[in-house]
Amino acid sequence: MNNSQLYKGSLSTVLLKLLKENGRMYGYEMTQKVKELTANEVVLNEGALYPALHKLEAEGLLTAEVVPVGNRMRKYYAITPKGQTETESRLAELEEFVKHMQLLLGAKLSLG
Amino acid sequence: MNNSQLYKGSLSTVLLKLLKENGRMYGYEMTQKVKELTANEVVLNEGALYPALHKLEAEGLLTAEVVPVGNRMRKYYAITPKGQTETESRLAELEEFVKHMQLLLGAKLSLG
DNA sequence: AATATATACCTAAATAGATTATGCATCAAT
DNA sequence: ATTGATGCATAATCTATTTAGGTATATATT
Repeated sequence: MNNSQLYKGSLSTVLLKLLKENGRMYGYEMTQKVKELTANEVVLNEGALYPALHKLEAEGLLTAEVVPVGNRMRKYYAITPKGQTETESRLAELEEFVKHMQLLLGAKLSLG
Repeated sequence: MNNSQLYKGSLSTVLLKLLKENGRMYGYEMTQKVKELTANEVVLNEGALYPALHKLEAEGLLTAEVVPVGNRMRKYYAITPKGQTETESRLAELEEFVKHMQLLLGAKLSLG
């Protein structure tokens, strides 16, 4: 993500949520989806994206499947059962973060 | 902050906001205030706090004044005019973050 | 008297999560 | 032929934080 648009630590939660919603996606597709959803305001940085995906895979939260499309390779990611649990957990953590911010910054932010 | 309770990058915004609300505070006081506001859920880590305060001072956003209280020293911090502008800017940035999260995670989070 | 807890500041080393800058390769369009 | 989009990746650097320590005074407990 560029320019501190998203706070550090939120990337993996975003990726898990994207995969939860879309079933299976490849990296480049995620960058486009994020752009689309945020009206080009958030740009997923590849140097952050790919290491993050690899880490989630290493943690057993995602599986990867390389699929040839034409002469190109796409690496599709999908959430594992363990990943599903973790997705809920990280989303809850993010809600906690917003709750804490609300408390610290004075009711300016709230859960919807 | 311990245990990823707050996302990285939010600390300085929290400190600026605390000082904005309270006029002038010293480091230890901030740790207690954060605990108090969050019902002991967020603990300000001193190893993060003091370097963050020093950085804000170096950036010209805070001034520091050492005051003896009994035999102890307290270092009171206050926001500079430049710091006031920056506080508003960082609070706005945090709102942007929440807005982006709302877009990416699906209307679960919202501005209040 | 000794010990623990609270107050009050600090820094150094390691870790983690990003950014920046590359590299490689295919494909479509000018 | 060269640019821009697609698609993956890593290495170097940056920066904020965590972890783990250090120093010292004050108060409460054993």
